[in-house]
Order: sequence, then C-alpha cells, then structure tokens
Amino acid sequence: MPTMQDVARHAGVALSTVSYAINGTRPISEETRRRIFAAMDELGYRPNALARGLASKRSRIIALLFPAVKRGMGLTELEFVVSAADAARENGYHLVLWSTEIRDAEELQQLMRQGLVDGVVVMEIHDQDERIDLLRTTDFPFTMIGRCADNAGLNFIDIDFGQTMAIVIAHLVGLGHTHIGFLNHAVDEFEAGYGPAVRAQNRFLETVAANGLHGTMRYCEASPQAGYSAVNELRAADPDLTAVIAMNDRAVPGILRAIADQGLSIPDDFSVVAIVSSARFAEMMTPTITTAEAPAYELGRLGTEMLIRQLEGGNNDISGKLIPCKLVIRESSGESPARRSELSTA
Amino acid sequence: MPTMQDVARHAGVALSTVSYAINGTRPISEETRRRIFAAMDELGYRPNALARGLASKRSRIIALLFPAVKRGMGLTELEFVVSAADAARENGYHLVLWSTEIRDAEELQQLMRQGLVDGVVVMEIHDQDERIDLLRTTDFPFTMIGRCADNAGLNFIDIDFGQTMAIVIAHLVGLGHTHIGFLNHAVDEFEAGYGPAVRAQNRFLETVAANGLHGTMRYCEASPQAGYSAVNELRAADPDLTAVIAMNDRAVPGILRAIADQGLSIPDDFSVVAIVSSARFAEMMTPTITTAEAPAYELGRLGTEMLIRQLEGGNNDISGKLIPCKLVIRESSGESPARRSELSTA
DNA sequence: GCGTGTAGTCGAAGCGCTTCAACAATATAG
DNA sequence: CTATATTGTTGAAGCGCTTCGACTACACGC
Repeated sequence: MPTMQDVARHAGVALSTVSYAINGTRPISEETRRRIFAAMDELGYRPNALARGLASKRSRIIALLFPAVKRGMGLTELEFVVSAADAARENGYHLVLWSTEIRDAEELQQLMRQGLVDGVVVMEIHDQDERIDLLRTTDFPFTMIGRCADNAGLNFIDIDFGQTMAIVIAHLVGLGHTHIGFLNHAVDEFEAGYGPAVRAQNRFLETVAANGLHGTMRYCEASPQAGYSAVNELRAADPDLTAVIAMNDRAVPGILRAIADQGLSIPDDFSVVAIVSSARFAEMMTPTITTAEAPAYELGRLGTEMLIRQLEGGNNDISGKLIPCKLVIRESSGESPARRSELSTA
Repeated sequence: MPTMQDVARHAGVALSTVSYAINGTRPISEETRRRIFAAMDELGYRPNALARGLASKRSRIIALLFPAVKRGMGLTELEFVVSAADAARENGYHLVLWSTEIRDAEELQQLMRQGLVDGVVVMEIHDQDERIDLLRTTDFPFTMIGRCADNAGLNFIDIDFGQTMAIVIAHLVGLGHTHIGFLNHAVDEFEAGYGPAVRAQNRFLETVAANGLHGTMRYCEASPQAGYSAVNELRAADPDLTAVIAMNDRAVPGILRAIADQGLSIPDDFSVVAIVSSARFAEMMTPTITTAEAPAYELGRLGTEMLIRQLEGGNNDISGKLIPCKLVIRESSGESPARRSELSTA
C-alpha cells in the first residue's frame, strides 16, 4: 500500500502539500495539483481511512443503531438499513451496524467512547428512550428515525401519523364507511411508549371523533392468529363494523381469514387497509391490500443525510420533518355494504 | 475522552504497561493489572478504535458486501445482515455495510485500499464473480455466503441444495407425487450464474431423474403475476403435474391464485412447497406454505465467524460448509390425488 | 517606497495507540 | 557460582495522516 509520503516523493512535493491537494484545505497551483493527482493514480493511492480519522478526529463513519425488536424486523426495517447505507456511501461515509443487544444506554456508551463513529442514526424510538437521553447529555451527534416525547432541539424524521390517518379515513369515509376499527401493535409496545403505536392510536381516535364516526380499537400481537381473534373482537365490540385499519402487517393474513370464515367477502362486505406497510407485502396477499405505505426509503436516507449535514457543521438548523404514508388503493377496500345497497335500490 | 496516557499516569505506570495489560500481550503482575483496571474504569476509559487500528494494522472492522439485487432483498437477506452484525459484535468486531453499487470490482478495490476493514464477507455470489477474483488475487481476507464455480482454497458457507432438494422431493414422493414442477428464479439470474439458481436447478433435475420421476421446470420473475403464468405453463407442459417446488417466494401468491382459478384446491388437488424460504413468509399465506427454510441466521453468523477466525490467524484450515434447508410441513402439501383415490377405493 | 494581503509551499508536531529493544530483578540449570 | 531464562516494566519509535506556523514570492493600494 502506497502512503501519502510515497505520493509526495513521486510528485516531488512535500507530504503536507499532497494532503492540501487532496482535501482542498489550502490553495495549490494547478501544475502541482496535476502532478500530485497523476502520482496518485499511478501508484493507485487511496488515503488510509484510519490514519485520516485519527489525525482529523473525524472518522467519516456513522452508526445505525437498530435494536432487536420483539415484533421482529420486516421489510420496512430492511429498507431503512439499505437506504441509510446508500445515503452514507453517496456522501463519502461508512455505515456501521450497531445491532440487537444495544438496547441499554450502558452498552451504547461503551461504543461511543471508542471514538469510532462521528455520529449515530437511531431507529425504533420510544417516547422515553434512554439511548436518546444519553446521546443528548453527552452531546454526541445523532438523528432519529422516529421521535420521543420531548424533541426540543433534536433532529428527527418520522412518519406523519396524523396525515396518514386522515388520508386513510378519508378514503374509507369516501366509500361510505362509518364504523371503522383500528388494529394496533401489541399492548406492551404501546405501554413501552413505542412511537408509532402511541401516535397512530391517538390520531385514529382524534380523526374518528372529528368526523363523527364510530371508532373501535384493539391491540394485537404480530401474528396471523392474533389478527384473527383481534378482528373478531372488534366485530363483537361493534357489530356494524365494515372496515378495519391495521398497523400490523403480520396480523393481516389472520384478518383476511377471519372475515372469510364469517362467510363475508372482501371488499364487498368488509374493507381492510394496512398502514405503515409496504407494496411488497400488499401484493403478496389475496386480495391485494390497500395500504398506506411507509416512506421507508426516504426515512432512512433523510435521517442519514441529516446526520451528515449536522457533522459537516455549518447547517445546524434543527428540524423535525414528518412524511405521511402514501395511500395505494388495491383490492381490499371498497364501498360499504350500506352504500352499495343504496346504489342498487336507486 | 481520557487517553491511555491518562490511565497510565493515574495508575502510576508507563503507557506501554497499560497497553500490555489491556491486550495481554506481555505478562503483568497481578497488583499492577489491578491498579490499571481500577484507573480505567475510574476514568471511564475505552481504547480509541482508530488509534488502535492504525498502530496495530488491524482495525477489527469487517465489511458485509451486499450488492443491490434486481430480485430485491427479502427477509432472508435481512437475516444475513442482522446475524452477521450480531456475530461481529460478539467477537469484538464492527460490521460495516458496503452496499448496492459495489457490483464491479473497481469500486470494491477503492474501498479495500482505504485500509478500513480487515476483511469482507461476500453475499450473493455468482459462478464467475469478479469481486471474488479481485479479492483472491490481492490476497484480501474474505469469506463467502454462497460460492462460485471454483472454490479451491476458499472459505465459504452455503446452502446444501442437493440435500434440500432430496428432502423436499422425498416429502412429495412420500405423498405419492410423481409429476413435479420446479419454479426457479428469473432466467437472467440463471444465465448470470447466480449460485442458487444454477445449483437448485441442477439438483432438481438430477434428483428427479434418479427417482424416475417426471420433472418440469420454468424460470420465473419475482412477482405474483410471473408466478401465475409460470405455474400455468408448467401445467400445460405436464398435464399430470400435481406438485410444484418454488424457489421464488414472491411468485408464490401467483401460484396459489392460478391453482384456485383452475378450480383446484391446495393441497387436495395440488401441492406447493417453497424452498429457500422463511417461516415468516410461509405463515402469511393462505393456506400456510410447506417450506424448506433457509438457514439464514446460521449462514450470516458462520460466514462472519469464519472470517474472524481467519483474521485472528492460526486456524487457517480452509473449508466449505454446506447447510441444508429445514423442511417444515404446513398446509400446502398433501397426498397426491392418485394416492387419495387409491385410499378411498381400498 | 512601504506596509499588507494572498497564493503556494514546506517542515514538524501531534492524533492515541502498538510494539520493539532494553533492562532490572528474580528464578533455574549445570 | 556463573550462564541462561523468565517475569515485569520502561522509554521511544513509529502507524499514515491533518494541521499549525513559518516562509517566499508577488500583487495591491497609497
């Protein structure tokens, strides 16, 4: 491996001149720059990342903090990872994965102290999150995909649950549905203050009330079996229910089965909309599912870019950005039975 | 951030002694070691990863090379990533993601020259893979999840397609099926020499022949639509077909729909088995799918551990390890129609 | 003419660690 | 009792880079 010293000798200049040429830290004459770059690719030189990081105190490495989630990771999480890695690469950064066991702040602190990374992107945020508290008090650069209860002075990007819920409910209301159910994540996720579980529920209750609709909700574990019983419970609680919004992909197959087992058909008798979901998932179901798709790619990418901008200094305007899910209408949502019979009588 | 020098002063020893104590590189008296460790956690000291890497020429960082695949990433790929990250962590390594655009060797070489990582784990290997050729000729440490055509002297871990196919076909034969179809990945994957596409196909043809069965195969893009037409083509090519093995999760919903559209029922009239699949996926389908599940967690973990062992020197025995998928029988496979009518006549 | 910038370059001092050579002190062998 | 290890410790020399201070050469305004 050639070093910067080799390049300098080859180009007949001082080592520091090479450094300035590479980083643009100081003005270099056109002629000198040319010689240096020629020497560089003649030798196949690439600056050593470790040495550069040590000397400059900026490793150009960031970490993606993605804790093990009971719920299990899905396609959305995968997209976070991929898009974060892409965004990092495009900006000349490396992305390391700090995974699973780093749930407690203690372990995170050990990693921070190693001085390997310049900042972290945190996923799967809870309302009260000790990782965020730690990062905050130690002034370690970070951004969040999600947010906690108090986000004053923090950079984050999150799903706009209010907007998402408004769009989805508007869609259903437009189809004549007035009795709508909501299937949330598991109750312990909610109680642990898991952001989406808390916010989606609140927005559901608000929106339903604001529109004078009948709303019913249930928590639901991430499994078809749980979805099966949860939707039956919903229908028992409100016999006039004609539509359900599910923020729980893994429960959806159970919902479909339960409806079919009642001899009802989707979407004629009952509509199903999955929120914070993905096209990949929606198209695997029969019927294909109308979804509000999580902007996973944007979230991962923007969260990362936000962090990098923060690290590159200057642009220090703190911001919280919300992106709504995008509604894609497929086969699982249709006009309410009441509306349909009105039309056929008319 | 305290440095090693601070620890040394605090413990009243030389800087080098602290280093020896931490790394166990030289014998240190019990008393001295105690003082050093006390000083360390009094100061909250953690060795600086960059400095350590620069001085020792071993960064304790490895990369997971996961290129963008046309087919799109699924749960299996996600598990590789997660399990690789876990395995790295447990062994005191960091895992960086080198993703998407690094398909050509050129870009990989740039990354290697940066000296950031000690070695790489390569995923999504093709029979002729220029990334592997590059790593090989430059003597850069690496292991493969998958393998290429010539693996002499290489460390790899892969799915045992022969064994997997044998298990799956034995299952179907045991149920009385004699006309079996195979749905592969897309034809361009096969032609590009994508390992699983090539090997699963060969093992299918061999096993079918060895058992005197009628085997038919088709390539299939990764979509329900493609699955729909592919299974119809298979049935047209062999009207006696009663079972299909699919190595293409995203096509499976299409298969189910096509069979249902013919007025046939699964598993009474037709059996479906998905291979190199996952429980998560299988349980989302109705009926739930009998699968040969990819040992994704083991592959990611072992691929990583293999690399680390190789880096830690000593244990340099080159090995290629194969793990078969695990058959999990669910609702989509059952006795062949012929066998069923035999039984009812008897 | 003089001060005052600015472009362009250089040498040297570190960044925080590992590791080498050296040495004292004690143990072991013959 | 000397020769030879072994244990335990030290200081200093780097690893490959960034960055500071200094210096030269030339432009500018007045």
